[in-house]
This record gives sequence, C-alpha cells and structure tokens, in this order.
Amino acid sequence: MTTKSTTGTTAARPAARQKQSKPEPAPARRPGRPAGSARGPEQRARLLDVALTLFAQRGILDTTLGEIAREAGFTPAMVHYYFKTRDQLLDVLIDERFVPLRAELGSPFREHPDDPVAAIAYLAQRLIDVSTRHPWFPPLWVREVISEGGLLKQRMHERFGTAHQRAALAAIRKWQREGRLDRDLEPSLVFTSVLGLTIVPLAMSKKWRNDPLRKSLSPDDIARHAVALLTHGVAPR
Amino acid sequence: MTTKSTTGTTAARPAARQKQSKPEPAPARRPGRPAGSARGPEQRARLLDVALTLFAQRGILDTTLGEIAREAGFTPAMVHYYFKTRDQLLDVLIDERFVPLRAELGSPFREHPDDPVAAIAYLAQRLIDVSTRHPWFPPLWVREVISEGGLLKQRMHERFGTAHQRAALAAIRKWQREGRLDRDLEPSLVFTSVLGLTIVPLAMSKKWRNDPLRKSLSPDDIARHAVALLTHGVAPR
Amino acid sequence: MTTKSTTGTTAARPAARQKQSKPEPAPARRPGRPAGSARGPEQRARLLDVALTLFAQRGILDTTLGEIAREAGFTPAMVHYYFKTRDQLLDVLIDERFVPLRAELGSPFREHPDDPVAAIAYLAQRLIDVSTRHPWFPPLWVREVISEGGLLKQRMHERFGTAHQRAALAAIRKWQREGRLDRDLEPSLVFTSVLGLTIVPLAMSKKWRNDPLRKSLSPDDIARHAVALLTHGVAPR
Amino acid sequence: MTTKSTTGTTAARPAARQKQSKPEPAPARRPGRPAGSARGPEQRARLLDVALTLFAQRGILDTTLGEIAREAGFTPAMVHYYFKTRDQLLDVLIDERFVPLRAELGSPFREHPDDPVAAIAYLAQRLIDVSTRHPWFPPLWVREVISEGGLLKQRMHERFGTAHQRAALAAIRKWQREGRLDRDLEPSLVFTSVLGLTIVPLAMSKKWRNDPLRKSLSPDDIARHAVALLTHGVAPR
DNA sequence: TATGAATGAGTCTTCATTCAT
DNA sequence: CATGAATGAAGACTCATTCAT
Repeated sequence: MTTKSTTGTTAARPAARQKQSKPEPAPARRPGRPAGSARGPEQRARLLDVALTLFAQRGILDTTLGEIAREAGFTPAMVHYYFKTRDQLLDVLIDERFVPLRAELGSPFREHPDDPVAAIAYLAQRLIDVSTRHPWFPPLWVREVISEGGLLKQRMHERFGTAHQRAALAAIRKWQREGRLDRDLEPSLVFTSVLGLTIVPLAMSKKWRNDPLRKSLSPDDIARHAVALLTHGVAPR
Repeated sequence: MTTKSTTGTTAARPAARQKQSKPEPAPARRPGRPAGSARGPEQRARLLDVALTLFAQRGILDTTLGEIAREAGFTPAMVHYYFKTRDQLLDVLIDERFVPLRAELGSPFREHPDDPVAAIAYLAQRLIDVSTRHPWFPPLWVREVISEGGLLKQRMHERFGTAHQRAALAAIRKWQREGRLDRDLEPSLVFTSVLGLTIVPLAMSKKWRNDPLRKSLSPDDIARHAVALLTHGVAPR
Repeated sequence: MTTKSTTGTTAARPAARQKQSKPEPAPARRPGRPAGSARGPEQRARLLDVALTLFAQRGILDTTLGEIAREAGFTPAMVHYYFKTRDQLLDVLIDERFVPLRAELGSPFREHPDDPVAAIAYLAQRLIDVSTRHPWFPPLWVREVISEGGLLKQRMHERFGTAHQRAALAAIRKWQREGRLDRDLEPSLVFTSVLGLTIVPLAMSKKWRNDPLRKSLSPDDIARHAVALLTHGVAPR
Repeated sequence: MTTKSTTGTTAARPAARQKQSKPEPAPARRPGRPAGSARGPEQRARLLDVALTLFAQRGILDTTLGEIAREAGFTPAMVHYYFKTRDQLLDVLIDERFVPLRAELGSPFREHPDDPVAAIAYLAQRLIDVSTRHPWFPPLWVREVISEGGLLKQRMHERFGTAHQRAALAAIRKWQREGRLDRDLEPSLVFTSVLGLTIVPLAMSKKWRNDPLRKSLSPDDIARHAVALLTHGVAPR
C-alpha cells in the first residue's frame, strides 16, 4: 500500500546510491597546467583544498579520487602521484589541515579560568569564527566525527590524546563544585553541547540558503543565539 | 617521500573507501531459510529493520544492498525481490519507519501553548524518548538530514511540508513578543538547538561506550543536561 | 571530435541494452483469472499468442518470460508451468503456429506448373494474405530467419527439410531452360526475392504508421507493387 | 506432459535466451597486451570493428560488452574506458562507421536523372559493392533498421533527415508521370524493394555457406539477379 | 613530473528457473 | 492449478590502483 504509492515520484529524486550528477559541472578545468603556473608544493596544496571541500560536501567515502582530480584540474593519476593512496591523502589532510585548525581553537577553559560562563560563550564564538575561516569544518565534523563510523573520529584520537578533554572535564567539575556552573549539567556533555549549538546550524546553513525561512541567517546570528542559550537558556532574563 | 608519509600506521587502519571489513562479523546467518520459519511480510520487515540499522551505522550511500542482504541472512537478489530498487527501499523506509516516528514526536508547541519553556523542555525529552525506542534515529538524522547532500532531507520535505515549521516559528515569535522567551534567541534556530542538544550526543553515545570518560552516560543524563541547559543555560540558578 | 558531440542527446534516446520502458503499459491485467474464464488449453493458447506477438515485436532473445506473463495476465511461474522452459515454449510455438502457417502458403509452383510468372506473383500475393492473417509473421521472419544467428532458421530446417526447396529450384531451372523465365535470374534467389519484396515492407509497415510519407500504404499497395515489379520490373510496359 | 514435449531435441540446441555459447571460440586472444604493440586510437578502432561485427552477427541488444571485449582481447573495463557507456559506443559507431558508409552510397537518383532504370539498377549495384567492403552492413540493416524496435532506425533519422527520401520520392513520381517508370509501382516502396533484393540475400549469404544449394552464390550473382529482376521482372525478355 | 592505458574487484540490477505450499 | 519466495548467473558500470612511457 504505502509502498507503491511512492513509485510515481521516484524518478524525479536523486538516486539513492548512484552519485547524484555532480551539482556543479564546473568550467571543466581540463588537465594539463592548472590555473596558476605554480608547481610542486602548490599543486599538492591545491589538491588538499579541493579534497577537503569535496569531502565536506559529499562525505569522505562518497568522494572519488576522480572527482577530486577533475575539480582540481588534474588527471586522476596525478592524485596518486602526490598521495600514493586514498588513505594517505586522508592522513595528510589531518596533519596539515585539521591539526592547525585545532590549534586555532585554543583552550578557552584555560584562558578564562575565573569566568566559566564567559569561557563557554567564548568557545562557541571561536568555533563560529574558525568555521567562517574554514567552511569545510562544520560539515566534515558532523559527517565524519559525530556520525557513527565517521572516518575522522578514530584518526583524531590517534593524534590528540584525551589529555585536553580530561583537563576540560576537571575544570568543569571544579566550577560546578564551586557553584559557578549549574549542577544539573553533565560535565562530559558541555563540549558536545557547545558543538551542537554551533557546528550543527553552521553545517546546515548551506542548505538553508534555499529555505525562505532561514536564508538570511548569518554566522553572527548563530553566535548570538548560541551564546544567549548557553548563558541563560530560553527563558527571558 | 614528499607526502610526509605516515605510512607506518596506515596499513593498520581501515581503508578510506574500501568499506571497513564489516564491524561486526555477526553470527553469519548463512542464506537459505532464515532462522524463524516466518515468510513473506515478516521477511520484508526484517529487511527494513536491517537496512535501517545499517543505514544509520554506515550511511545510506555507503551501505550496499549486499551488506543488508548478508546481515539479514538473504541473498542480494532477495532484496530486489522485495524492493525493486535501492531507491524504492528508501521510499518504503521513509513511509513505514520515518513517518510513524514523526508521529510519535507530536507537536509540543501546540500542546503547551501557555508554557513555552516547558514546551521546549518537553520536546527535548520526547526526542530522547523516541530515540530510545528507535536507536537508528539519531545517527540517521545527523548523517542524512544535517549533512549536506543527506538523502533524507529532501525526501522529508516532500512528505511533510513546511506548515509545521511555520507554525512553530510563529509560536516562538509570539512568545518572544509576550516576553515569555528570551528576545536574543533566533526563532528559526530554536528547533535546531534542541536537536543539537539531544540528537547529537545520542548519535555519539554508541561510540562513547568505549570512552572511559563517558561510557556511563544514559539517555536520562542526556535529557537532564539538555533540559537544564535549555531552561536556564550553564549559569547556576 | 565526432564522439563527444553525440553525448548531449544520449539521454533522450532509448538505452542500447536496457529494455526501453515497455511501450504500452497495458491496462495491467493483474494475475489471477485471465479475462476469459476459460481454463487449461485456452490459457496455454493465450500464452502462445502473446509470446508470438512479443517475439515479433522485440525479438525472441529480447523478450523475457516475465514480459510474456505480464502481458498475458499470468504469473511468471505459470509460464513455466505450461512450458517447462523457455526453449520448449519456442519449440511449441514452431509446432503449433509456424507449421500451420507454412501450410497456408501452399505450393504455388506446383499449383501453377504452366505459368511461372503467375506462380511467382501468386506466391507474393499469398505471402501478403498470410501475413495479414498472422501479423507476427513478417517481423519474426526478418528478425529470426533472415538475420544471422536468428533463432528460428535452425529450428525451421529441422522441421522442414530441403525437399520443398529442391523441388522449387528444379521447377525454376526447368522454366528457364524452356524460356519461360528470364535466364539471368538466379534460381536459388527467386524465393528470397519474393520474400524481400513482400515480407520486408510488411515488417516495416508498423513503423511506417508514424511516417507521413508512407502511413497510408496498405497490404494491397504492397502486393500490387511487388507483383508489378516481379512481372515486368520497373520499366514501363 | 501437456506441453507436447519435444524435450528430446531440446538439450542439443542452443538455449533460447542464454547466449548460444559463442559460435566461433576464436583463437582466444587472452587479455594482456594485444598482439600488435599498437596503442590508443588503434585500440579504440579495433573495439569499434569488433563491436560492429558482433552487433551484425548477434544483434545490438544481444551482444554484451564482455563479448566485445573478449573478442577484441580486452577486459570489459577497457570497453568502458574508451566508450563511457554502451550507448556511447553505439553513438560513436554511427558517427564513425555508418555515416561514412552512407556517403559511399551516393545519390544514384540524382546522378542518373535521365535514366531511371539505370539509376535503380545502379543503386542495387552500389548497395552490393558497399556491402562487400563492409560485410556488417546487410545483417545490421536487416536487424536494426527493418526490424521493429531496431536501434538504428531512430538514430539514423536523427542524423539524416527525410530530405533525401523526399527528393527520391519526387524523382520517382516525376519519372512515372513522364512514362519512364511503371505506373503500378508504389514510389515509396521502390527504395525498400531495392534493399529487399540486395541486402536481404546478402544478409543470408553467410548462413548459405553451409547450404549446398546456395554455397556458391557470389555477390556478383546477387547483383546480376537483382538487376535483372528490377529491370524487366521474371519474365523472359 | 605527468599521463594514458589497463585491470580486478565490487555494486546494482535482471532473469530463468525451482520449489514448497 | 497457481503462486510467492528464493537463488545463481550474468551484465553494465565504477573506481582505486598500477605501470610503462
């Protein structure tokens, strides 16, 4: 019953597994010499940038090396030339793009030891700032870190231990004991909550560009909303 | 080599695109007559369940029909017998699993017209309750609704219009005007925030089972934390 | 060069191998009791008719048992019930449809021993008459007898030996010697020629229904043209 | 059984739908480096040749890419390397093989404006000449142009309009009015008749090689017969 | 550096056929 | 009689990877 009723519209929707025909055909930069006449390392960097963007857009598993190559104006074979295998491309991406981004985030909890509410609000703001500079960050985080089986989660743990996390947890617990943070909060969920209030709307904001109700939302709006909610919840002051 | 080789660890990790060799080998129900002698509709339902679980675990695009079949103890051809194509399987899944789940969520904003804070807290609670009954919901939402290019977002819109959303938005704006909700909140982000505070930690909780810092988190803990944060933020009361 | 220019229009044309989406969905006679309440032998006859029609339309190899079943209002399993295998269906088809048709053609050469021109003209006329009664004949002959690898040719030979052919050949040679037939004719090509002048246009006439230049051609027109050509060629009398 | 079983002979004949086990096993050029060290364009041309031959032998729909590959000494994936899809292979085939052949045929009616009988005889002769140079032409024409649902007919029309046909028709009508062609002829059937008298026997001639009655027929015999029949019919002069 | 050529493995899908009911 | 369920074998197509030049 419910089953067959859907058949009619099936053809119109993007296929479930067959890649939906590349959203932007792009000016078809043909292989050969990429735009800039720069060579060597610049080429490599360009490939990393394109890979990161596509990974964020389509997911790591769902992006082929061929798509990366085409989008960057290379032959697929060149991708292998620079990054022996698909896996190594991912390794390099983490080392050269994720690690630096992580550094940009700093350690708000350590920087604002006396004002936990400010520290948390600041973390939210920084996440949004960093995401503005690196638009691939929110979608990639949602897909490859939050999602079960995400390919980044495991690798991230290998790079960064749990030391940082433990320190943050200890700080939050201490603040709670001192009565400077709500005691109903679950310390281990605070960081996740800040991410949920910032990265999630940012990850959706590209889709929202076609949504009349939300097309005008700016990163600042998201920041203001998150900070308001984090500092005093939804109730009026 | 130039690629800043991290070869050492590469081999040990699951390949980037080649499906990681099935996380749980499962008791390898071999094809033939599935355990129960049940036939017809039960088989179909079983396939739907397995598909939903795998889609949640690995993503829709990254789950092959063969994996679904194997996990359910069928031949791949049987999946086609019950659901002509991959796309139709997804259609059926939406009709028979997503739509009912959606109904379970109800309309908290309409049910608590006089107490917006309670309405929002209640929504959080319900999301967690529903997710407990349907563990596939959080990961699937994160991957296929939040993520760019997620396959559910579009299909959901086709089923449920924007009417519900518009009503919620109107209610929030009205409450703000009446001074019953904080005016710094962005109405269009309220729902997303509740999702970010509930679905995101729930989606990660499976991974957390191996995380000594968070393995003991229960859905109730997540609910309590989310409600606390939503009702009065991180500051102590 | 020439290659890529074709890409644009590809999607619009029927796929090269994937069956072009069944031309006439038909009122979808659902399985169960076929239209007439008749049973047993009638069912079998109906399947044969449908098979013959579809074989003529799409070719034998390119018609699936499922298509035959659907078109006849049966389940695919029923086709196997009546004709154990695909091959046997074909055997039966030859025995019960082709052999009788062959009988209808008679032996014009033997019937008009004294007037070779009339015999040949009569053969043409009969081919057209028989084809009108059995519209599946021309397309099936073209596809499965003329075409290299056609599935009927071999089987026909098994049923009907070469005796008939030899007799016709002998008659023609004799007539040539007697000066009653043109000596430039190749005896072994006479029968083929008559077929080429009748069966070929008949096989195309279905397609011609959409052709403004030829939509009005009737079997009589084809007969008149063939007889004229056979009796005195294209030159005016 | 009820099916008037002809089981006895069934097993010996090639299966009806399962491709008959390759007629000519061929020297089984095994994949690897094809004989000649030729590369690139030559390989492509070789694939086109093999495809054309097999399409002519077995029909377009009934030839798998795997068969083409094997016959040419390639892996199936290579066929996709040179011609993205099955459809494109066909497009290329038309552009690079059919269009040139068409050019070889010329426009006999325009070249012999004063002698219609000669024009028609000449057309027959040319069809036979061209077919001798391109043996794939007759069988392919029979299968894919004459036959209902043939894949070439439609594509041909897209390339060549109906202009040529209309001109030929006009010429024939004019000749009839001038009393230079028999008035009983159906103008729109003249071209078809010439094809029927040439292409049909040519398409069958490969089969005839095993036919004691016709094995000695040469293209010249076919041409002489067709010309005789076209110019003055079967009656003696 | 760069790339065209080549391929093995895998993915979706179709289909003739079988079988228990 | 009839059919739903089930499957093995095949076919088109994709993709990461390799390699000779």
